[in-house]
Amino acid sequence: MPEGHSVHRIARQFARHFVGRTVAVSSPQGRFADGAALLDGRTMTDAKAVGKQMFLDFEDGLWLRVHLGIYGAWDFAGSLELGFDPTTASAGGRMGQTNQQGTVVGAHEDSLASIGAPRRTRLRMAEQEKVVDALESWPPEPIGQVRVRLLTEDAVADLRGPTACEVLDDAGVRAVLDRLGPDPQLDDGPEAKAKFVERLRRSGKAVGLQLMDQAVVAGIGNVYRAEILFRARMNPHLPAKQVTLEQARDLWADWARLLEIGVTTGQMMTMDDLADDAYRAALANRADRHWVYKREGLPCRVCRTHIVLEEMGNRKLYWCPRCQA
DNA sequence: CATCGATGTTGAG
DNA sequence: TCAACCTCGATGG
Repeated sequence: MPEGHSVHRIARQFARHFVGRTVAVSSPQGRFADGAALLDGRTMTDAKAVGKQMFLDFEDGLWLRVHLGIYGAWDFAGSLELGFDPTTASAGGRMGQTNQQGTVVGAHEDSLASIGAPRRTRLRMAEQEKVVDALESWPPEPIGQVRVRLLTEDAVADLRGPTACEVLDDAGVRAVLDRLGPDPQLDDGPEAKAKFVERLRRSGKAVGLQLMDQAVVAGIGNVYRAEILFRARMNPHLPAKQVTLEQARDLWADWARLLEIGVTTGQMMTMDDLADDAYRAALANRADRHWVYKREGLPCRVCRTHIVLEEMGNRKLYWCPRCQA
């Protein structure tokens, strides 16, 4: 499932292709029929992400709140000429290559670029983004269990499998936001940093649990947790109140950096400090993208000690018992 | 083809 | 604390 970076990228797609437009809202699956009727025919006025939550603002103070949970996803389809292209903004000049269909794909398996591609395209935005169909009728038939379809004249977004999908008023949105910690994509200034540092360190719980608590910091998930802790050479079991001020500030800065890379590239690249050729190889090969995540039993990339897998907070935790002693 | 597991949260007990 | 949610790629037979 997407961590914070994916949700920001999805919100960006809505901002680009839906905000300012009248939207036909439906629930092909039927489970969101009432909510769809409330929103149908209104203009979308804003789209924003906070951590893993997304909020789409419609006329008259109505919001659609979506959380993808563990297997939710948005499928976008529309005209490529409108710029459905999550990789054009990617950094480092890592351009795409043309595949056998003439569709342009990125330097890795799950991205899309727009050069010379067919007129219509579709892409999935969850943990992966990729071409599903090159050409099809318009609008396309919903595939599978589509909870919500948002349709404009030239773009469509289908939502399936979300944990949360509901219509809220301003107060409802505020109530959700009040439960969330800071998100460095929204504010990476001193105030947000101080809030993170204070909330992280006020608990005696393990720092590995605190980083996953969305009230401490919004947007970190299981991959980024493991990687951030390794990058800090910090033991996941360290009680959060024993994390020094400087360490806590560094954790925040590193998360802000990794999140920015994720939002820009669409990749959970957590080994950004590699040389350029090694970086390219890491991007190309999913298994080589992380320091510890999903590397249990494999030698640590730094000290060759076997990476450990254990449960923490009902999730798999990966770490190096030597580097993170 | 069947089964498993996942980048997550909620709410029952 | 743990099952439910309800999707789909990866894995195994």
